[in-house]
Amino acid sequence: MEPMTERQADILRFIRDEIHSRGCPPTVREIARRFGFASPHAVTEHLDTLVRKGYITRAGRQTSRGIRLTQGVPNGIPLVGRVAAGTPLEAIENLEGHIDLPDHFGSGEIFAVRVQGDSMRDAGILEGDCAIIRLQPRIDDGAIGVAILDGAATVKYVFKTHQGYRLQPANPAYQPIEVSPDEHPDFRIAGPMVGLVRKMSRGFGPG
Amino acid sequence: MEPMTERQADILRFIRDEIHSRGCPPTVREIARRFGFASPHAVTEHLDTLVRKGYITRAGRQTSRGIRLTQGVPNGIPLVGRVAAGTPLEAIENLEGHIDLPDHFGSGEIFAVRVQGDSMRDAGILEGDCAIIRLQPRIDDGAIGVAILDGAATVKYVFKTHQGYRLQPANPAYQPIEVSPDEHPDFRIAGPMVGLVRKMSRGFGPG
DNA sequence: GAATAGACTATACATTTGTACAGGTCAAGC
DNA sequence: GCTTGACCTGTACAAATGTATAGTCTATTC
Repeated sequence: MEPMTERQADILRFIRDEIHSRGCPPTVREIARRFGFASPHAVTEHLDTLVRKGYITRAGRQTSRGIRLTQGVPNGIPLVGRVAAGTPLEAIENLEGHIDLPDHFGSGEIFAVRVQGDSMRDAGILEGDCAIIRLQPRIDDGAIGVAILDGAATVKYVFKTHQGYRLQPANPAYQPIEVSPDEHPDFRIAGPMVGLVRKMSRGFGPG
Repeated sequence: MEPMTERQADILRFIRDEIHSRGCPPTVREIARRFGFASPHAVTEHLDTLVRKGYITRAGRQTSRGIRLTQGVPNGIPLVGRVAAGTPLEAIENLEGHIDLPDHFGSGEIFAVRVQGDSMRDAGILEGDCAIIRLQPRIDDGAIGVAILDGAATVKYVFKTHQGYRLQPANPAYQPIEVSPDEHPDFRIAGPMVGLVRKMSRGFGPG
């Protein structure tokens, strides 16, 4: 697909945000207001360009709020791959994409992590699952949560110890991990796991 | 909430459908066209009533496509509780509600079943999970699927046998179920399980 | 029998909205 | 210097849109 300019990307982003937050694409003049344009024609030109480049379509001539996104609406929450050590969670190293899951898992900042390995197998959390996380540092003792350890997001039972934390797997083949602030200065609790989404393909045969 | 009349329910349903299919609520005149009204005012009255009864809100005076649903949009797929024996799946006995999951799990008719019991524990399918099913009679041998047995939907590994089917749990505490068409005339394959959605609350401590 | 509420027609009007025409600026490329 | 494309202003206009007023018909309720 033909690349956008920075300005065009801004406008596309605004349209996308409006669709998510208001449930309806904005009007031409709403876009103009947002960007401080004195004339709606500036928007029309950008929309024409975005149509030509294939990012949006229009639903008929003179149809109000007729902007439609061509690509699947990343309606949902960011799907995080790896988390850069020592950085706030916004600075995510590789964002795998988006997972489409509108407000099912309560309010607050929600994101998803793809589960690697089978260390939480006995808690019904399998490799490839998307763990849904609410971004919040507090977590109930013994609840399943996501912690950032050495730049990787790990799903474990999280227990508070007098030293720091114990990350307990749900698979006897794995050992619990004791975490102390001294040894792991980058360690952080991302938040409790509030849900799980699994997308199955073939090959899920009995063990 | 104050009950609707049949007509009002029709209109609310149309608004909901439009939001789902077009991603945007209809205009007053689009509703009038759909119901064959000669005057847009007929719609305005119905909308006023729906606002008064609390089913919708309006986004400002003179805002095009400003109808907003107050209740969470049942955007997704039906969540089936119990399935009546010997009936097509549309005739579901108790429909628990809707699960909000836009087209993640491929095309086709999709529905969800709440998992009861822990017979599929070792496949990472726990009690209370929502199993996402694609409605289709064919299923790969040994794949996880949902079968209708004695009016209840059960999630199991499904194997074809020369007699009929074997429903294999993923928990050694349970015995496989042999199904023959003679003994279980109502037996049906609903379809393969294509996904899973879990919504967690507190109390998911280690086993 | 009068009153009320739901449902709808007919017409009208101001606002909103998409679009068009005629320009202007500014940086990049030839 | 000239052209091109991205970007924006200013004005205008017709179509679309939400809303209002006035009235009709019907069934139900008091």
